[in-house]
Amino acid sequence: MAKPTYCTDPHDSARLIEAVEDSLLSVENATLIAETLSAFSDPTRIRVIGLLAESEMCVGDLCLVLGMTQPAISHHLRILRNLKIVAVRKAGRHVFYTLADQHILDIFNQSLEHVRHI
Amino acid sequence: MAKPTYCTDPHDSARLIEAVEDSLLSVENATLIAETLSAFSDPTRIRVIGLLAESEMCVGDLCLVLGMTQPAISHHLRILRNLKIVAVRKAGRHVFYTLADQHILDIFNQSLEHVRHI
DNA sequence: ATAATATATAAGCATGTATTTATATATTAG
DNA sequence: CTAATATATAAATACATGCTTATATATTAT
Repeated sequence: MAKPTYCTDPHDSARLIEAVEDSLLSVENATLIAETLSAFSDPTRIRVIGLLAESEMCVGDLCLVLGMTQPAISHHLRILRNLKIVAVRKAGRHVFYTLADQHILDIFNQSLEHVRHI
Repeated sequence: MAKPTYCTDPHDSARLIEAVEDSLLSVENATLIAETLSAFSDPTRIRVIGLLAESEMCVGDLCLVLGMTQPAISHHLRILRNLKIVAVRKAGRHVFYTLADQHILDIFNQSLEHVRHI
């Protein structure tokens, strides 16, 4: 196949690579970040996060408020748990969820701000 | 189908709905936020955003630095364009991309901070 | 005008994801 | 212990997404 020629002079590609060295994330780190942020890429999870931003809630109440089936909500809660987006507290047969930390709340709030200014 | 019974006493469901009223995002708004944040849910786009966080870059250089085909990069750039995550500047036959605004940079940086503390 | 370069778009395929239906586990009530 | 409740998991399906190959558009050079 023919070698494509891009913007940068081929002879300077080494210089380009060096120039962006510091800002180029590894595939591994980029994947970690992308996976974490994928928590925010679904409307249902955004609504769950929005609710948990205000108060702790149990699974059943989330189902009730969001008008969705229990397995659907549990599915999303598992994703959020695995990504350390939410924290869990068991109380009897109820399981209560909250946001895991301040960073999550910050990302969520900044997203709200962003879409408000689109 | 049998009506499921959840955490909240069924007679209090109205009260629950009222209590979360302010923190419950509409499906429309949640979808808008989720779509915007989906920009950050792919490793390649995270790497592109990371690069653009430091400096403006043209398509060809992004391909070169990321070691990916031009259509693959253009595909992601279109997604980022549609979501107003990046801004475009044409110069001759080159097209240069930058981050659209400060919110994007903030969300990106906070994500970096978050994964650093996982 | 013609050729070459830079980027964008389209179609196709392969993989990932959200939801449903069904079932399992765990906890409390009687 | 048995039944009911609350949540979790599994399998299946429908839909979305990323990348490739092929092609189109736009800009510059000759």
